Amino acid sequence: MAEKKADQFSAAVNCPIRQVLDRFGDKWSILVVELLSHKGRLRFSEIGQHIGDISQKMLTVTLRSLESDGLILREIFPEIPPRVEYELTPLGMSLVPQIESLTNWGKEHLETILHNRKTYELRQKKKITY
Amino acid sequence: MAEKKADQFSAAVNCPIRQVLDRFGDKWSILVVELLSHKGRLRFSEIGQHIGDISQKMLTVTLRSLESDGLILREIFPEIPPRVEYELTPLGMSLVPQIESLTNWGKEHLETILHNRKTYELRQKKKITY
DNA sequence: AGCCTTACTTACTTTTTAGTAACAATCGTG
DNA sequence: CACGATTGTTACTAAAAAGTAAGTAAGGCT
Repeated sequence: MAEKKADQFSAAVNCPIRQVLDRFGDKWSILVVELLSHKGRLRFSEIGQHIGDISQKMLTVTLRSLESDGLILREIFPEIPPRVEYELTPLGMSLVPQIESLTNWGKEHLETILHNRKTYELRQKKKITY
Repeated sequence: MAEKKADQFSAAVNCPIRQVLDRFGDKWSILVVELLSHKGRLRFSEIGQHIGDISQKMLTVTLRSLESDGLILREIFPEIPPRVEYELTPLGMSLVPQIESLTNWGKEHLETILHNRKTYELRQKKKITY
């Protein structure tokens, strides 16, 4: 099935959804954007504390790629101990409404989804045990 | 840094964004929803052909989890060779606008992002080679 | 009898992603 | 002169996601 040529429609191999997902489908990027959109400007350690369970390494990686894409700005203060602050750029801010709209959908429907999953499990068990 | 307690704000450990990402951050789910929203009702092999580079296994896995969540409906026709058709449920359809809005953001800004990445790379090289 | 079709399933391998823990840099402080 | 503070980096490991290829079912066709 692989190797087939995709058509001109949206699921095609190089469509923009896939590029967006490739970039933001990771575990932390969207979370960091969301956080900065609420808090404005934060330093490295503050972001880590707010998220709560991100490792230093992943925080660095995530911030670097967001910076590289131009979604956040990184400002270094030449002090000791070092201080580095991050904030959204206008481009980063332009992503926020989209994230919020996804989040709102989640808030609205996740309960239903969880319920559906349970129902589905039960249906499966019945069929197998039968 | 891990093990910290997250606060009441949006980046907290169990916030809805994370649940949405955990579920739809995979490679194919959103793509299948998008495809079905454009094409209506498709059988297994048609979905595979439209996407172009998904393996049978991943298509099955993706369709199962979408079905389990109640986003798509699966109808089996007891024929030989077998025919199975998939279509969005109302819940699945309710996700479509959110996906489209993300996609549109991508279409609008991906060029800028690609450009930013190149610029960033150059800046890094300069600093290192200097 | 053997091959075709479709929609899977299974076992196994590869690739990607993320986590862990130790170390670096640097200055002020005790 | 070791220690703490902060923002990293690095090497290594673990876990998750995805890919590959073979097999299954069941009846129709030749």
